[in-house]
Amino acid sequence: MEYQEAKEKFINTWGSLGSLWGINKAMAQIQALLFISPKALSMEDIMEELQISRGNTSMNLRQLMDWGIVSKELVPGERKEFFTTQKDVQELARIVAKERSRREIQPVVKVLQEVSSIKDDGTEKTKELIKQTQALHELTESADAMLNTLVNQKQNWITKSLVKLLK
Amino acid sequence: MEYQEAKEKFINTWGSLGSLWGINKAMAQIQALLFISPKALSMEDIMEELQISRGNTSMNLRQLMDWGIVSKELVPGERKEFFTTQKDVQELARIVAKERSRREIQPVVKVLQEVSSIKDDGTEKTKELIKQTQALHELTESADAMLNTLVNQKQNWITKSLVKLLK
DNA sequence: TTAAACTTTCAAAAATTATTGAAAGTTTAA
DNA sequence: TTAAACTTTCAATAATTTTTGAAAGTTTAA
Repeated sequence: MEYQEAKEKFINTWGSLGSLWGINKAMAQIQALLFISPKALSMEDIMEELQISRGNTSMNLRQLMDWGIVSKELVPGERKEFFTTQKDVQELARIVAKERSRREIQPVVKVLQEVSSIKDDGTEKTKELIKQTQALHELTESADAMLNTLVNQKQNWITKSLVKLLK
Repeated sequence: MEYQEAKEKFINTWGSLGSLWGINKAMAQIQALLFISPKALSMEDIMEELQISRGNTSMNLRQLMDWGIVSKELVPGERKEFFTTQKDVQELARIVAKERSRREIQPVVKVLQEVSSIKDDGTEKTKELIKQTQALHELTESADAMLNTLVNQKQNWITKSLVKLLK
């Protein structure tokens, strides 16, 4: 497999993975492109490479910046803006995990908390609702806490233990 | 908040969470409904409760069965089929994690493996592609292995330690 | 200033994905 | 058998999401 083919394969796979996870294709592809590019790219570069429109590029770059995984870079002597993505995969994982927790997990935890706190009127269906949402609430909270713990420190003892275990 | 409101809130939240994660709304809602229902429900029950068509219900129930989180239940004396979902949240998490790993993570790992193995032609861009996809490959594999480890045994020492740590 | 270089916005169009409902298929009781 | 009870399939339609492209907005060099 040659460079060009490998590059396209990576960008496409990353793109469809993105859409599977609720991130749109263009956004995931832009990030993938920047991720393997040795130097910062301009909007023109990205449009050309991925064959997408200016508007699309602009909007998705903005979203990537909102997520905190892409940033603008000033190139001396150049008028236009250049973009780079976070290149360290660990740091990238940390940011993505944190953002997903904030955007997606937290609101659900809140609803589960509310729903599982309704007053027990003694009926079987109410009992079941409370029991099941409570269990889900506990699970979601532990999973989220676990994610944050694993993700918030570079090399804590848990990670070390896990890494050892997995060898 | 009364039972009916809590129920609707839970089903809706679960439904939109689903679509955010690449699972369609009806599928997530059906699972949510079964999850808080004290007894198995028929297709009629589900259609009525969620206000969706017969075809939609049938197709999504099938998908949930493919995932292994919903099963048919035979009710003596009844002609139609009844459905239940896995009620144990731990077991549910285990199944979902396993399926997502199989369906989504594995194929990506394979592509990363292939792409990061192209021959190094000495150019900067090829070096960057190899380096970055290799790093991503390693990260993805450890994350997947970690997920499987955490999920495949009910109460191993890691889980115990984590639970202790999070208290 | 001004005008060229560049970016953002957003309504319309295109693409994708989900849903419907009725016909076809299957199972079971009699 | 057969016909009623039930489920599945799938082409058509609806809903949602993404993308486009041109106009409006912004920045900077001169």
